[in-house]
Amino acid sequence: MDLTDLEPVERRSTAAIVADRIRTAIMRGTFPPGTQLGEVELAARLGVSRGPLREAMQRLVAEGLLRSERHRGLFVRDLDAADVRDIYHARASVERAAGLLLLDGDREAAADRLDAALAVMAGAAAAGDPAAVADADHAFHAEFVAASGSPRLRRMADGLLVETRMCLAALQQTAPPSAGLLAEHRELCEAVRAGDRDRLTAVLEAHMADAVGRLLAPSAVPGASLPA
Amino acid sequence: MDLTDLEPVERRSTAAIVADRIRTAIMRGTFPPGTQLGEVELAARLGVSRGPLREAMQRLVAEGLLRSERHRGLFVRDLDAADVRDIYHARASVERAAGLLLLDGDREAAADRLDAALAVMAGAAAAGDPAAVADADHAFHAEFVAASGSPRLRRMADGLLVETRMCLAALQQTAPPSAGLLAEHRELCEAVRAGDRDRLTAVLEAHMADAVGRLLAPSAVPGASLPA
DNA sequence: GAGGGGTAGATTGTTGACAATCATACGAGC
DNA sequence: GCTCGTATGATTGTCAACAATCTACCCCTC
Repeated sequence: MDLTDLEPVERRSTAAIVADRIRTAIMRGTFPPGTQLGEVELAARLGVSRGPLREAMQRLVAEGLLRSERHRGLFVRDLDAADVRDIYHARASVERAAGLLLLDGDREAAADRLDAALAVMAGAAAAGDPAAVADADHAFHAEFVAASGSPRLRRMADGLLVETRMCLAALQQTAPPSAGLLAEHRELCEAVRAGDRDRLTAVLEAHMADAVGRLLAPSAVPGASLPA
Repeated sequence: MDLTDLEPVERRSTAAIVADRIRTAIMRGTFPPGTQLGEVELAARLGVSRGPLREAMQRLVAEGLLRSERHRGLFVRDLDAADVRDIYHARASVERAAGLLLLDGDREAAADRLDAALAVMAGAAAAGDPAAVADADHAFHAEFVAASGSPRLRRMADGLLVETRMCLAALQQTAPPSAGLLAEHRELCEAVRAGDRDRLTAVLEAHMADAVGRLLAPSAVPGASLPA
């Protein structure tokens, strides 16, 4: 009997579960930026009392997803153009660090993991499912940083990826054109496998800059805009 | 009348205030890693009910300072040698990104702000106050990242700095030898003023590597050690 | 008609009590 | 003597009620 497979039973707190639900909803654009989250209604909808719900909210406040105004309520943090730039810049820094760590570790294993994520993305793109492509994009970058083995880089990246999804949702751009996107990710993967440091950082930087450009360019989607 | 000086009144939530208090206590080593934080006692000591206290705890859990075990309690997260390396590596990445941003901005203004922090550190070193030196060190790096103008880098750096203090407290090394420390910070400041990119990143990297080496070297302080 | 003051409704903040779960100590059985 | 089962005390998880505050509306005054 292999004891290494025996993971401790998952006993997460109710607050953690509730936080996950709300985080996902914010990410998917169910609660657009600026929305006030009423406690009683949310608690009723989630089937919990206001106590655990408030605990979950505090978690999301700490993550920077919610903004708390005393005696007034909790609001989904609104993002402007400067935030979009800041998010992608921070992501570039974190993923660069993770990428360099990747090069020092087991490159082949990491590249294989990334290939798997890439396959999912390719499948979603082929199926023409924009939401699935966005999910795969998210998963790829999460995997990229996770493979570095740094818990803190992972934590920071996860937070930034959630904010990224918020931006996409706010702009109704669930997925950028998947043709170039797929190629950029594939290149990232190849750079890891090849152990090419300069290429990796360059591609990463370009990937982020491209994304910012796409998001901040005057969108053709009506009603999809960011303040200032 | 200058309206720019009129900041909105500070009306932070009770949970935020409580979280600050506990965070500081953890940082200072009042609650060593592994300590269980009983809710009733803490609430009584802080003069609040268990509700707001639990909200504050969730915040600290989200920040990664506390570890929550369902129906068992909240514990101060314990750090091992791998964590120390991870913390400083993540700090190096974040501060590098902030530093590069600094070079593109108003270098002179940033250098002036850093000089002020440096002066405080020099004063503390001259007074032979190890705790004050540690505070000044913390403040310098916080200022360094804050001056970059990136809210997300700032948030991440603040979290990492708190963890840094946890390490120092756990090792009873409130302050490393202040002679070399002061010089390293001064060099960082000068690199910013000069706009020397390569020097800045090199010094930063060395500064972090030095710190890890100091912390993980077999300490002469009895009873001050980290697991595995 | 514009501005100030007051009131009513709704929402958040806080509290104390109750239920569920866990850790420890004790005793029975093998 | 060791192990298993049980009871007890303490701690956490959850809830519903109360208090404080804010927003919006109406009315009065100038």
